[in-house]
Amino acid sequence: MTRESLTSTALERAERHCEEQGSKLTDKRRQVLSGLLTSEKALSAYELSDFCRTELGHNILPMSVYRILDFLEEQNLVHRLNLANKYVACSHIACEHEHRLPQFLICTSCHRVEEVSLPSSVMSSIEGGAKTAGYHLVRNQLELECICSDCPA
Amino acid sequence: MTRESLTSTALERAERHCEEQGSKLTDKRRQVLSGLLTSEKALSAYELSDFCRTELGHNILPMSVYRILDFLEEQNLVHRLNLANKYVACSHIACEHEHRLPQFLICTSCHRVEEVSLPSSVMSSIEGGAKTAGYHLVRNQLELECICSDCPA
DNA sequence: TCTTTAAATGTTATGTTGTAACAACAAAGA
DNA sequence: TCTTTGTTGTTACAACATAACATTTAAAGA
Repeated sequence: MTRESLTSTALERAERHCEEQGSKLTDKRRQVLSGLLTSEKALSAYELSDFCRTELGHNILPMSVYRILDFLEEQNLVHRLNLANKYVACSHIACEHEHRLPQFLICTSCHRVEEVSLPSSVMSSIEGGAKTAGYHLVRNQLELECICSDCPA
Repeated sequence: MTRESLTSTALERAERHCEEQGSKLTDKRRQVLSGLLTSEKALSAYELSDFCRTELGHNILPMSVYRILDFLEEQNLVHRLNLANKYVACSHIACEHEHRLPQFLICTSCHRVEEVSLPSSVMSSIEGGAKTAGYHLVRNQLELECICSDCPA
């Protein structure tokens, strides 16, 4: 399956998903999501604005990109990586996979991102540690600084 | 033990630590570290610059604060929290505790931070997951968005 | 002690990330 | 058609961070 067809499958899926939620995947939103799907790595809002313009010919100013990313994040179509201040398309848009505690492996060199799922035992252990210290987790997302196999150590 | 004496103990400890490393805890560096120890919560470089000036009477411009924080981080005397873009004093400066995989519980409301240690089994499990995906962890630090017991949910 | 060198800090400018506030436009329903 | 609501455009600015170079201080060697 080519990357292009994966992307268009994901876009169709995203469109249906939005409709089910009673919201719309407008042209601009589709363009932003498509940019993130095409880029194959995490991008900042500004980088994504550039990418859409130079690679896809869509002119979307950063302010709009932010708003659209907020929307897409609410729809669980993209994830914001706080560690890197960048965004990635959810790797499960195009599959039936249930949404669970995502663990993001972020290559600090090339910004490639892998989204994997944690064993629930790990997360409950982390959650337990927090509870003991009097804290309550508000976001079950783990972000880890890594080097990927393509990048030199 | 009062907060003041804890802070001064930590500063003495930090000074000795730096000497052992062949570097020096200069006046400015001591002032920045002291600010972070006194503040009791995570501060950005700019906030710390303000805090040092208004609370401690030390005028240290943000640019210098950044450089000094870099130094203090190298010495493991402070930690940078990427999730919040803020810095905290290491909670183990003044004790004999060994440095292990720290897990930072960050209250997104009041920025209080608790530094706890993960069971090594949890970390090795996370590390294993990364390895399977072809990634290598470069920073064994977990940062978690929380609400602390003092803040309303 | 004097000189040289390296380290630390000061200073100015600028880059990057993110938000606030309001205007313009478009789609949907009464 | 008119109104309402949601989306996008536009401008301005706030917060976080670094680059580049000047100045000062400390240390080390002659």
